[in-house]
Amino acid sequence: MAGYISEAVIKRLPAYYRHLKELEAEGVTQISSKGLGERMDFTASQVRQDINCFGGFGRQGYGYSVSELREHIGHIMGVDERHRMIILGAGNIGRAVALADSFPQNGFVTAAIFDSDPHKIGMQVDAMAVQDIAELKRYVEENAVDIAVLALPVSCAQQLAHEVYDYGIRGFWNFAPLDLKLPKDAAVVNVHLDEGLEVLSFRMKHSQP
Amino acid sequence: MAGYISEAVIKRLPAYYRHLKELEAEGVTQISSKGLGERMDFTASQVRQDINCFGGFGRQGYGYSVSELREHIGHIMGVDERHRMIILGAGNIGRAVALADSFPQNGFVTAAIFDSDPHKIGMQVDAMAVQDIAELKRYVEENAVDIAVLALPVSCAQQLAHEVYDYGIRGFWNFAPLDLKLPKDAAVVNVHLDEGLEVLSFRMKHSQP
DNA sequence: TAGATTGTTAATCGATTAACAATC
DNA sequence: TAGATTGTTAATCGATTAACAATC
Repeated sequence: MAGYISEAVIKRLPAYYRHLKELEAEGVTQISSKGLGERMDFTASQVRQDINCFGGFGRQGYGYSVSELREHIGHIMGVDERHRMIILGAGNIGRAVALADSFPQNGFVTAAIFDSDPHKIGMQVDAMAVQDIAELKRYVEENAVDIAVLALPVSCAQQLAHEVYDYGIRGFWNFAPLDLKLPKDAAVVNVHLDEGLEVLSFRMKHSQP
Repeated sequence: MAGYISEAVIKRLPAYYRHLKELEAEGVTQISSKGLGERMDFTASQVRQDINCFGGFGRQGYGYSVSELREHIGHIMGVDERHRMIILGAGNIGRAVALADSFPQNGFVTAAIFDSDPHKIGMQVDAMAVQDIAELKRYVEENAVDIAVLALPVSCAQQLAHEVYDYGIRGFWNFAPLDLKLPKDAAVVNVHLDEGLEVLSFRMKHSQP
């Protein structure tokens, strides 16, 4: 049993969570580090090390309870709590995030969507109307918001991120192709879709046929 | 000068490429490992090690030519070539990818979009009409396609990926929440958006204010 | 009990950082 | 030339894997 969870482990937690959910759905109630490792392409040793970062509750000779482990990891990640998001930018990506079912299914609910383009303001996206970004400050002050989704051009993403940081938001899911610079009590996840394609291109070019 | 490029370096290449493009746009023609490192939050030592994986062409006492380095990294990643993509699934994500400007700007062009839902077939997305997935085989045989973008439900992503693999496609950009299993000459990049949100949730929960 | 499997410590492997001679 | 900065080797750090006593 240990305290510190390394960045490498943090990035694996969602995969554990996903596989454990799948196992639950398949009716599997118990699994060993060996079994889970085979399923996830990890060594049994790594599975045990990872799980022991946040408390040992396997049983020797038996393994782990699937539901117990799933619940525990979900709790560590905070996905047992509800998160409220606002989307900044009603372009293709902003709208796709607003319309996706999977995020609210996992507790990440879109509360509002904003844009500065007069052509987009008032547009209906799901059950929401796109609001004028000028209303942003008022909205955040009047409503509980956890996460800002930045679906904006590079040119304004950094500035707007700082603005909503000043309004008190501390979670940032950034789709603009830059690395946000924010005070260190802000949590940021950058999603660089373009970079993923570039990595794919590299792998295609360098894979031996 | 060395041959092998580790996974860790590969994942950093797009960031180098992005920063070098920015520097070029700013009119900077020369930069040292120290300067580039500061800009990217890397140590100068790491920058030099990374760049030396694929051939040393800095100059002592001077640094690196921004445009030469950018071009070279672009070539290594293969983004100086054009890629043709087909999108499988015309839901929110599939359409957002089809409509985005940034991918074609980087040489990744969407050639066609497919779905099996009769309500979606024929629908106009950008300049393309959504085609019946039954036409997929014929289409791939008649057109040069590099990359399949999987914007499908989990339930059919794996099966369809294998199908297009059999048609000869070797690049897969997967948005479905599963890890594709394909023969090892296939190049796969998984984009697990849900997992990014879960990591964000973790960081928000565990950041010290 | 015997077999299975954990939690944990030790060994290995790989990636990052530091150091410095070579040289522009 | 003197100063700056590379390419590269060596040192450090962290993450993964192996091993095994404890125990269900």
